[in-house]
Amino acid sequence: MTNRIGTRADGLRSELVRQSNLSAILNSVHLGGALSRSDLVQRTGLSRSAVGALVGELADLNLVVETRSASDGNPGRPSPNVEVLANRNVVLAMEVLVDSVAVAAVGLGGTLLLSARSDRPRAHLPVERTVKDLSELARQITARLPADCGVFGVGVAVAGLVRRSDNMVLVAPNIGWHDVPLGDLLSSALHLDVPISVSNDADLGALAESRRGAAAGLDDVLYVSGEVGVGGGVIAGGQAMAGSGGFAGEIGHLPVNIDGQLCKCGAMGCWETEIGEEALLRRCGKLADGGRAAIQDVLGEVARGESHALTAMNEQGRWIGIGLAGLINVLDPSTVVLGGLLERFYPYVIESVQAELQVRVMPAIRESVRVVPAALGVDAPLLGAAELAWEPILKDPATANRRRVAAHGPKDAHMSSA
Amino acid sequence: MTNRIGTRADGLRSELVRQSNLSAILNSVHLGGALSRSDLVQRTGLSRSAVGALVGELADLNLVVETRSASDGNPGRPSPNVEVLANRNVVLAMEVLVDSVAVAAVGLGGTLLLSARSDRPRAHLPVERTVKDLSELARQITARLPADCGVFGVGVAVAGLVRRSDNMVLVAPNIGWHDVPLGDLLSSALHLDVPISVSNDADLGALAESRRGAAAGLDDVLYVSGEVGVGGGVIAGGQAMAGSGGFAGEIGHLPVNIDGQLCKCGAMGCWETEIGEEALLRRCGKLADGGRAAIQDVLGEVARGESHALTAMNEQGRWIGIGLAGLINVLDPSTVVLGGLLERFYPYVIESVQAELQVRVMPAIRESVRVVPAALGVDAPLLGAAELAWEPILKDPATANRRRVAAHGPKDAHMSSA
DNA sequence: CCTGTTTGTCGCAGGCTACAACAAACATTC
DNA sequence: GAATGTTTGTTGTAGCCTGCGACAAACAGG
Repeated sequence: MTNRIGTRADGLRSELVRQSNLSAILNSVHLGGALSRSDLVQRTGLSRSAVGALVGELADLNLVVETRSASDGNPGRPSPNVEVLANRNVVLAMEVLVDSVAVAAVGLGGTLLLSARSDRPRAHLPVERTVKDLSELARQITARLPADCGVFGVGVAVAGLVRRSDNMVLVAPNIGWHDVPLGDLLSSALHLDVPISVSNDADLGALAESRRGAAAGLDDVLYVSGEVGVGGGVIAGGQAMAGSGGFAGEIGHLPVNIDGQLCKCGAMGCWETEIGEEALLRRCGKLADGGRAAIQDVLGEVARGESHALTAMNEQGRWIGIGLAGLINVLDPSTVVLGGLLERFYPYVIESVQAELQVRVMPAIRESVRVVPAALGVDAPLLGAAELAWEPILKDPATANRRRVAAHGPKDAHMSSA
Repeated sequence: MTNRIGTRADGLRSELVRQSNLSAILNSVHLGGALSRSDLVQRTGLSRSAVGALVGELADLNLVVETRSASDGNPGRPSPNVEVLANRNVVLAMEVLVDSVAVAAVGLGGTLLLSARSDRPRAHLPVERTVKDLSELARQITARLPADCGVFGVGVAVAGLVRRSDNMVLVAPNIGWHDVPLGDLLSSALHLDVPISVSNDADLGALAESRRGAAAGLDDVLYVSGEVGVGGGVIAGGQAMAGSGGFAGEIGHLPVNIDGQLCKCGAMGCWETEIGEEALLRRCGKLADGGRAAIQDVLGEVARGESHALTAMNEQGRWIGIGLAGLINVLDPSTVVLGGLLERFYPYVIESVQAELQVRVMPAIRESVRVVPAALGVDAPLLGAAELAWEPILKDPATANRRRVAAHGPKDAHMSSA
């Protein structure tokens, strides 16, 4: 995967230089929006001639266009803007949550073009049902895409433990899945000849927030997603931390209170049992399985400043802080992004969270870490799934034409190529 | 640093291809020992002609030699072995522990050529004293190096929080340091015109164990060093995890028992207060500040199977397991390496550690993780410090001649070059 | 309309590796 | 012990990629 030292130190060829430079430029416009060619020269350190040739190749691949920039008042020949062709290049992003599924078409550049969500009961439904729902939503979405639009891949965010190598959902306790080959099932159902990548929703939320959200451009980020369960994603040194099996980031099962509640995982006092949805509702005197309606109630009570709710928030914040302190000491992130429920309750808990961090985080680390609410809201996992699906193209843009398939499926005629 | 996406996507030039390939080959022989040229062709995927030219350049730089291999019984023209010139290329590795300091000369390839250790009281001594001790040991070591031996750098392992950017030891509680510019002080004292890199001892132990020790060649490793304090190092995806400030891996301050003992860091119930040296001694009925002698006593009691000691070991193991479970859930390492005291007591605690992991680690992760004792013993931080010092050469071998200085200091004549 | 500035384009040169052909050094076999 | 087959180092050529310099194009300002 990475350029491992020792075991298999892959040699570089000069073709790889071009691939890498194409990738650098496409990445820049994918993440940084419209940039002028001279901006690209500065960013990459490449020569004007090289950038010109590379941008030309990306334009030939129909990935970007060059547009005349409005004269900005500076002297000199104006440099054309290089923009991604978001409307002609999309990936499908999917999300499987406990109580809803969603599908979106995300354009190159990260713009969410179309999306559809479908609520469903919290009962443990069979996978086949989920796959059917996702396929139906995907059909609706692709039908509305323009005819000259190409699809490059599918990314799926699931609230569960996913083995990336074969897109297996090993366990998704809150959905009720166990060893589900979600990737293969979707592949059969979708009739789209593009790669499918399945990953953990918190990992993808972390990816999205670190690229386009509250931690945009930062290299060391911890994303904590508090939903029914508590998940997390780690960006370390600019790279998503995967772990040996792709399971890294299961921060919900950090032991923080060994005399505490029994967790669904079988252990006692996992962080999730103290800061998850059920714990929150219990602290506020609600039924633990009250679901979204109960959460709305609590939000109202807190907003009205009802004292029992505020007390519960302090206790909630304290436990958030305890777990967070440990994670910060271990990971030393520059930014911690709180997503999901934790984002919605952020204003009411942040004070007690910070108080706990003040005591428990090592001084040197404490000074440099920020704790912020998520910026992308419910879209974070979808946008992260899209980033995942874009990865092969961003890494090797020259293969774009081989990887592109028509949005309306193979039954239509072949794409009208450039 | 890394090839960051977006903000500054550095362009590659073709010279970088050669640098990278030189690096790949030098890394291979540095980590893999003597390899034949045809082995290198296979490993790197480069052509025979390219490997020949690259090895030739490394030989011209006096970094490696080609030796005739003993005929191995295979038909065909024999391929010469490529070996590092360990005796002519060294770095100095230094270690500052609570009760001793050490200096070693480590050859390219990781062979510990010479070393010297000097015990010292556990009292909080001033930095100047430590720097003086290290310089004296370094003088002794370099004096014994061969005349044609070049020194490339100095790596220092310190049991404390280190800011890598300026080699400042921000805090080393067990040594009694606070904001100490150790790198600069050593630089002045050593009279060696080579770069000095200071880092955390546990991080360096992790580096060493993941390259040459119990986790050799593995990409996702957690190293736990239990000494007076408890430190840790994380290798994620083959890269040492640094964190935003270089402080990642402070696993000793994971909150595991919020009703527990007060920690030196000011918080309550840090992991260190449950599994550190003091906790171990306390559990065994010894004085918490008994030091190494008391530890020896305990080891004896445990080896003789005294029941109170075995009970203490079970409790110790339980707490080790609790903290480890959380870290494994977060990091998903393929291997956990227990070093320092944890290695010495490994046989007596591993059973209760495993029992705790069985309950607290998520099933999918549990199946793939191994917990093993360290293989490099007390040398791990020194070898890691050497790896750190080698990094610039390994990354860009062509600069070797510029970076090499004579071992006997600038007062001697210039090195007799090749 | 002219000048200064910034930027795209084109041709040439420099670096690097792959490929093919040849030579060298081994084991095997008769 | 000579011939054969196999593996590997070496050499020269070709292809790919980027940097550099010169020139042209497109802007603002006076």
